[in-house]
Amino acid sequence: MPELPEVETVANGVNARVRGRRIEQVWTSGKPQTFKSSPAKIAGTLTGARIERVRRVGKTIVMDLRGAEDRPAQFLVHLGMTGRLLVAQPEIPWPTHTHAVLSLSDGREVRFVDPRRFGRLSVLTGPSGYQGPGTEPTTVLAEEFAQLFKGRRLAIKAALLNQSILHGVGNIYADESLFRAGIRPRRQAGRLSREQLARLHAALQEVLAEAIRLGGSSVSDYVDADGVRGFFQLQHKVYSRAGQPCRECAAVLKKITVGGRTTVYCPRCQQ
DNA sequence: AGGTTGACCTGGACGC
DNA sequence: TGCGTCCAGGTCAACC
Repeated sequence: MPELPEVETVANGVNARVRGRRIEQVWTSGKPQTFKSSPAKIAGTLTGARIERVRRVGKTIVMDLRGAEDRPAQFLVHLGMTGRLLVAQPEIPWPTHTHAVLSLSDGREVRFVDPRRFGRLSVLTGPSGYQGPGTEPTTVLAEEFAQLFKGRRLAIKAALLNQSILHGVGNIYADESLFRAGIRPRRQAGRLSREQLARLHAALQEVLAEAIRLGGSSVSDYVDADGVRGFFQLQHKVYSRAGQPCRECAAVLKKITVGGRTTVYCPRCQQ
């Protein structure tokens, strides 16, 4: 479900609602795969801690915590494909596939819900905070962006999806930014011209900024911290539009597989 | 080492 | 209505 704009929307929403609260109680389900750190360690680290801030790093939601004796810690939430992080009043029943619930000092609950269980929860203790695996796409400068792909033989679409190169971009925004930049998804990353890389850099940052502004893309079940859907899906030019006419040139959009992922592009606009 | 593929899950959409 | 098949926003381990 969630790529950078969706994760950012959720993180900002949760931040506005829980910042400064204390976590009084932690409940975890018995689904081991959801927990990258043991449920006991997560509960131990979170219980009694104060939430300083909630933010996004790559596709991960980072909850900065202050524990006993002012010890810093972080709660990391990766939503996977279908994860949701919701803030709700305790009297509202837990949705099915609820895997963790943090009860806060103001009575509300932070709930992690994830039907498909590709999401992951973990905690980080100690001085070094979570940095993420790759470069942040919303702020990277054009020059450094171009450097990231130098000598790479993989397809540019696959490179955009590789989180250790750039973190935060997923299938929707990879296809949408390649369309806006007029680049074929299978082009080798290391063989793009300076000009193409400059266009891709600009296109990616535009697409991400616009999507964040519209609260992300709700393709099936994505919702923000209040359960509200985003609107960027209405702006999609190619994603999920295979066989339909290009909105710019009316050519029929093509569907291929790149890097194991369904990819849609315009054979006329993307040369 | 870099690049590719399949496995991990559930549920919704679609065809018969 | 019901059953089977296919597909999905993401990673990661195992392979070449």
